Amino acid sequence: MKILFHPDRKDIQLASVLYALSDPIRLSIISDIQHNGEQACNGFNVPVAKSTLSHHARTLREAGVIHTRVQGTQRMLSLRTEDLNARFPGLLDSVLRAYEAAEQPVPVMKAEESSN
Amino acid sequence: MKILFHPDRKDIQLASVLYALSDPIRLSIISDIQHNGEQACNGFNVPVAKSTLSHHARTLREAGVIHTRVQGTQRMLSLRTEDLNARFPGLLDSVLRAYEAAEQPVPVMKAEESSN
DNA sequence: TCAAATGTTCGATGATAATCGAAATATAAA
DNA sequence: TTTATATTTCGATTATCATCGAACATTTGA
Repeated sequence: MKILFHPDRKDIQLASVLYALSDPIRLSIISDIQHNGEQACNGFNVPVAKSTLSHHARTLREAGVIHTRVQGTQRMLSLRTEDLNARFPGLLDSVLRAYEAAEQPVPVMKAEESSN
Repeated sequence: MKILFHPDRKDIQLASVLYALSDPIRLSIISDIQHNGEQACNGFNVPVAKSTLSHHARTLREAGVIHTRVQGTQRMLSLRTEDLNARFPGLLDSVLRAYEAAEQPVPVMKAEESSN
């Protein structure tokens, strides 16, 4: 089983985190995790192919925004809240709050359209 | 004289702002402005060609992060602090603080190397 | 052992971005 | 009016990214 790379707290880079958070799909993923706790990939309601979702999850993980835990066939994603707060105080909160406050919080998708 | 596009406060998008801030050069620009106030482009000590700096300034302006005021042959850049605070409370501060706290605040460049 | 469920990796594609130097533009200054 | 200053635009190059479907891998469950 592959070992998943997660940067150490001290190696988390501001620019990389901001980049990881600069995509609407990825913002919706972290917002979902914050609201509903640790989530498997198949729990996210995002309008992209699963390979694309996998790519976004990797981007967030390698930037240090999320942690991925393997559980059976699933990958459980959680926010690295403590690490991010320690490294960049207030950043994650302000981003999540800004995202919630925005007009269209989640890239919505009708259930019927969802097919992967 | 060209009119420079600046998005209205309400049209400033979170993802676009995060993207604009996800580049080390652009981070150093906004940090410089915060410390030293309104700056002309030629005041920034960044290791890129002037055409590239112009590109970064445009990216920041079009995302709504900075305001560009024409003064003679210069473009005076300032932070849209009020607009950003109103729209995304705490975001700009946390980013600037995180940038200051980071090990290598500014993409440094010895004076002798600077040549455009 | 076989099949289903869940993700990842691969290869391709189209889009966007960072970068440069050269040329163009606009203003100020001589 | 000519020249210098400050910056933008242009065209080209190279790199990265978001996306997809297909193939692959891993683990669980029948």
